[in-house]
Amino acid sequence: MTTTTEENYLKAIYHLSSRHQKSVLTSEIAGSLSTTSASVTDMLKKLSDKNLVEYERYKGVRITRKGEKVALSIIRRHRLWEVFLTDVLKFKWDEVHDMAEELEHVSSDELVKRLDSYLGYPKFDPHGDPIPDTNGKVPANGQQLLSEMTSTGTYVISGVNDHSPAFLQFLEKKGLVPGTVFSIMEIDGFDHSMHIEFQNRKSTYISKEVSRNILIKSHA
Amino acid sequence: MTTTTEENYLKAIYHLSSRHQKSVLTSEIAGSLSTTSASVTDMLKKLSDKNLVEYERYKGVRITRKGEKVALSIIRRHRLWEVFLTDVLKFKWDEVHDMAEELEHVSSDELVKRLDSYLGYPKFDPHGDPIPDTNGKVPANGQQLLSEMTSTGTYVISGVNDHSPAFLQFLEKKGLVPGTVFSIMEIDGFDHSMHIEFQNRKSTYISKEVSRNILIKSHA
DNA sequence: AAATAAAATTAGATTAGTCTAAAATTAGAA
DNA sequence: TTCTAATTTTAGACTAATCTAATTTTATTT
Ligand SMILES: [Mn+2]
Ligand SMILES: [Mn+2]
Ligand SMILES: [Mn+2]
Ligand SMILES: [Mn+2]
Repeated sequence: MTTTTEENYLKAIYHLSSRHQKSVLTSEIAGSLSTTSASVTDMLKKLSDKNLVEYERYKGVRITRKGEKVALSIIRRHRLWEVFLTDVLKFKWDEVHDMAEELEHVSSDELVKRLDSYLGYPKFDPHGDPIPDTNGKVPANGQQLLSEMTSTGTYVISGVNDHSPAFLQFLEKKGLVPGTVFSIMEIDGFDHSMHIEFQNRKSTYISKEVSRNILIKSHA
Repeated sequence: MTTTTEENYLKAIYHLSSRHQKSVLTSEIAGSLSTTSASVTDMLKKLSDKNLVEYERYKGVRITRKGEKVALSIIRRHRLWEVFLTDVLKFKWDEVHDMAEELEHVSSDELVKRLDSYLGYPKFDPHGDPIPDTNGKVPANGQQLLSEMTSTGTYVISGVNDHSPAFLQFLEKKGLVPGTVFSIMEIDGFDHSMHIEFQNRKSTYISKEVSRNILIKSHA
């Protein structure tokens, strides 16, 4: 029905859509998939013919309900496989993304269903991203960006926005993995760097570059 | 390095090679992959350029040691995934082949290694086929074709040669699954049909069509 | 040893996905 | 509002994999 390439385009368009309300631009997609605008234009026509996106020449593209359903099903598979790789095969959270990029295209619905059941119906993947259910509903997670916090308070790390191994390994080294509880002690007025303290009283500094890629929830 | 298509050709050539000593013919490969001889000829040139097969125009093809290593690594992945699907996700043995056909092309070696370890280093897949090790060594299994038996005796079913769901479901219905112990009571001289008896004294008849697709070992 | 049949290869197209370079359109600055 | 710059689309080409139809080679009969 949809090829691996089409699926990757839909996933990219879906993710880019969730970053703003406007139509997704050709160049955004090209950047996100490391391809050329010319290739993207070709594919947008193809996806439009299949009613997976609404495309208007020079105006960018919006994903349709039908396209969104496909994207969410691929994202569901991706995140379930990531849970499998970390929880069952004991991979580290910075090692699983590329394998999941391949596994997400394995097409059997029954396989995904059984995998979900075997994993105990997880709601979030190892990076704190929510796993859409079979109907494409994404569990609400009350996550906020650490960089958006303006006052002191105690929080728990729930996920990340940058999934690159380099960033994940950096967080690991700093002790900033999902589940970690910490308090914001001070936010610098000039560069928005944060002074945070862990429960064991140790503390560290975080640049805005880092805080804008960390997702948090307030700590009970 | 190798595309999914190239991997499927190598697997087919490897399997066909093991059926006879001679070179594998273009038409055999075309038949096995449900494609045309013209397409096969094109691919044989490509595989030959990569030193994965030795190809001589009009003379058929032999797989090289290098090509065999690739084929065995794909077969290893296929069979390990089949074990995962039956043992872990509880699929039936007639349901797993098509999923394994997709999963076998997921490229991470580390994934296969961890899967193998998680499954407890199985030596055979759910259909009784041996799982090659990392070095491409195939465990000897002392299997024989049921149709080759010429005298009475007691045996245990260890595998099958026909992996189609239809055949596997037929075997299931007849109670002829791997592990089943039975005795050959009589072999008909005319059509080679066999009268066999199970350990519980129940008995049934098996046509040559069926017995030539059942693998057995002698029972201790 | 021809003639014929079977098998394999080549020739020429097609589709999916990609690219570079040129042309068209839109948006921003003067 | 007109000019310029950035973005986007088209045009044309390429690779991988496939097909049909025509040609060539090999094998089998007469
Ligand atoms: Mn991922
Ligand atoms: Mn993830
Ligand atoms: Mn199989
Ligand atoms: Mn098998």
